[in-house]
Amino acid sequence: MEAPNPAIPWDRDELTVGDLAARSGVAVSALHFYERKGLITSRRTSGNQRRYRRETLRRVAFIRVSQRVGIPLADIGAALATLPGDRTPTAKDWRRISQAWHDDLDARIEQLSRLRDHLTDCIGCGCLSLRRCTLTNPHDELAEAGPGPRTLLVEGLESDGA
Amino acid sequence: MEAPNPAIPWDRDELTVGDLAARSGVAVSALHFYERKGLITSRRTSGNQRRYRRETLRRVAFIRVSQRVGIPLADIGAALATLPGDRTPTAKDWRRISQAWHDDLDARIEQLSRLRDHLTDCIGCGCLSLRRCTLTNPHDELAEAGPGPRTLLVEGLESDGA
DNA sequence: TGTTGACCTCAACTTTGGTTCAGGTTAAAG
DNA sequence: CTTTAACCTGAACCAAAGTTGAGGTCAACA
Repeated sequence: MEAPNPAIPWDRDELTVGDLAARSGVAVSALHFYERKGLITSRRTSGNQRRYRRETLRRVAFIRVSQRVGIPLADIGAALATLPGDRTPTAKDWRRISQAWHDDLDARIEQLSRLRDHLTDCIGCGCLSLRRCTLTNPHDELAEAGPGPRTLLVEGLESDGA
Repeated sequence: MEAPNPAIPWDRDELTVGDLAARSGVAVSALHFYERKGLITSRRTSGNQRRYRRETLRRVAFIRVSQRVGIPLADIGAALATLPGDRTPTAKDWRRISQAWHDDLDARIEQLSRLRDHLTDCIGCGCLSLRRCTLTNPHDELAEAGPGPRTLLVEGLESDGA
């Protein structure tokens, strides 16, 4: 299919799992794991050894970056699954799937900032300001102030020692 | 020791595990777990049931807040261990140990922001800009460019398809 | 041709933060 | 006094993201 010419060295465009590990900085066991999870694929040699396309290096890079961003492997896998299977992904493809992470990062930075600001308030008041601040109240669950003892941490906290 | 006067209702200043669960919004099983890990403590009744001091409510609140901030339980436990054992923690005590989380949050927000900006660059260039950006290079490990094949993801990535 | 070093699979183990279950005890209300 | 809800312990289980080890094969160098 791809006219492998043994005379041309850069024709060796397949990577062993060890090559991939060395160049990606990811352990062989992790690469096996990614493959079991379907995040990367390989063909097998006659001796049942894995051979990866060079493109896989980029996939692994994407996986690593995504993990740094804090995305779980399952989500990364879902994103990778939207890449075309019939051709090598283009810059546009990578741009598209990276965009989702960017939005996600924005949201998480925003959330952490809010958390920090609340924490500042709480530190400022010196008592974690449990009745007044939403810190102890993860998703504004007090708003749904429904049945049972859903007052969470609020009651009794302002009144104890400290 | 504490002259319990059965005539005064708010003398009931101990909480059962169920009370604590209801007021903190944390499952009984999680409270048991925290106790096994040493994050909270209880005395036992003659019938071997746990009784928590009201102060424990604040500890649990602190644990929950800290977890939202993304601190692992072990670190939370270490922080709680610095609280005085001989007296009820003061506002100042809580302020001190909360401050560490604030600094941690600052650092993590900063890191995520940098990550996001790099990601923007990479999306901008359309190819994850693997040679030029530090995204794939977690802790600037290239700087320590020592032995072996520590070039991580860099080589060969710019040259493959996509 | 022989012997390393790299590769293979499968299963078990790790850590974190818990939940669920089984089997048994306590406490409080009727 | 009985019954029921809440409590107790210990063990097993869950997910995520792998690592480690055992036992066996493959390939490349001398």
